[in-house]
Amino acid sequence: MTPHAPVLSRADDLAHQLQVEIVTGRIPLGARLRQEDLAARFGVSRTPVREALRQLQAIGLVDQLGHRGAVVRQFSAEECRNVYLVRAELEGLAAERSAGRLTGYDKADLDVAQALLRTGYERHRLLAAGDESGLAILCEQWSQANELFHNVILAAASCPPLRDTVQSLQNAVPRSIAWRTFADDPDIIPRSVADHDRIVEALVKPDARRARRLLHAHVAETGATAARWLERQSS
Amino acid sequence: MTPHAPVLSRADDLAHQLQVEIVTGRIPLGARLRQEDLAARFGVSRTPVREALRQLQAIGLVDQLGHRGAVVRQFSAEECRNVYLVRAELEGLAAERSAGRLTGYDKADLDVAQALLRTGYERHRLLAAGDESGLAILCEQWSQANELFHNVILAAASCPPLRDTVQSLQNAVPRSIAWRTFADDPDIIPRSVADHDRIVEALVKPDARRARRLLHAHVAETGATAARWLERQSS
DNA sequence: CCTAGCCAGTTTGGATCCAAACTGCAAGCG
DNA sequence: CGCTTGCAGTTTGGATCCAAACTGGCTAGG
Repeated sequence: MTPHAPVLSRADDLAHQLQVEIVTGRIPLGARLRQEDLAARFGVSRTPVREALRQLQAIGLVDQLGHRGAVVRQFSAEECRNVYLVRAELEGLAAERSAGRLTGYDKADLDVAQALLRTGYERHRLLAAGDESGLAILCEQWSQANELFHNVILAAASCPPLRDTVQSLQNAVPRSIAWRTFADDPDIIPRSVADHDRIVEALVKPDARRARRLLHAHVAETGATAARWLERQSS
Repeated sequence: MTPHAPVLSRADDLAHQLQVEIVTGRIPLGARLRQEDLAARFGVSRTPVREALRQLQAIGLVDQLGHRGAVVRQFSAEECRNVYLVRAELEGLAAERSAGRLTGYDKADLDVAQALLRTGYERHRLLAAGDESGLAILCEQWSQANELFHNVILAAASCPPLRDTVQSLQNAVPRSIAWRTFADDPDIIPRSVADHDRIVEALVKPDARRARRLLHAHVAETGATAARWLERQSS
């Protein structure tokens, strides 16, 4: 028997599902979340919905406007830049710590992520022009593969607060934004893959300083691209 | 009229009050939080209490054990070390960014913090041996002054996610732990003040690289001290 | 003597109910 | 003609209610 099993309640479940939907863009930024609707959709009463919304509020994903409901937080280009600034710093630290510490299993995961990114890019060439849904699927796969790559390094750093902090920052900028930048300029992918290759090289050598510098630059560049995309959108 | 005022509800209020009490140690680590008790204490029903607990759960301050209530999270020396590792990195970044950017107002705040730390240390010498309550008050003042110093630099970095992230990390390790280390070895204070002096010097010069290095080292050292204290406690 | 199972008491999780606050619109007033 | 004010409808915030799950102690059986 597990003595301290942190049983997850319906509220936790709802919070997680909503978080996924928001972060993946299925619930768009700025959308209003009505308690009654959510309760009906998930087949529960408003009580667990409210608790779930409180959790999302606490991690900054939604704003609760008193008596006016909750809305999904919007993100400006400026905020995006700032979030990636912090991420770059922390992922750089993670790279430095995980350099030379990757197990064979970790290394295999990195290779899988790279392979997924590469084959996804190849398949992109075969995509019919204007195939929006196909492109969307590819972008989702890219996003996941990319996330896998970054998370393996984070995990290898063996520092839970570091991993948790970066993940909460990842959630702060909905992945839907990353997708859009992919869809907007798919040539980001091969550049990203090349960056990753260099990072892996530094990680296994190991050259901790170089790994840090490279991952820092890579994340910073990703953030700058996303911010530029957001700026073009708003204009 | 403010069109989008994020009205704060009773749940927000409760969450904040509980957070303060936990972080300051008035509610000890590992304490069990019963909804009914909290409701009675704050004169509300259990509903807002539950929502507040959900928020604290989301930011990692408490664990909700299904049907068994919520308990204040415990922290090991290892976790403490890891949290300070991340803080050191981020505060170093904040120092680098805020170097040369301090307004006269910011600088004055830093001076106030330093003066508070210094006079508090002087008063410590006049303290009767065994005056536990007097020492506790001093430690609280030190803790606040120290926090002020660090927060001014964070604010001057003009990067909300950076500030928010560090603050959530500050909350991850209850200040009560920092107090205890102060109480345990008050000579930490003059060393800390000396560190601060050098940091301020680098900030106003400005020498961004040096400011980063110094603040990073300062936070890391603080964390190491806290972790050592925790280890002694557990043994 | 130790373990399994049962029962009462307690505490939480979720549903429902009611009052208060916000929204939008329309009518009244300057 | 524009601005304020009042009113109906909607939605949330908080309280209360009930069922389900956990805790601890006690008893019966091996």
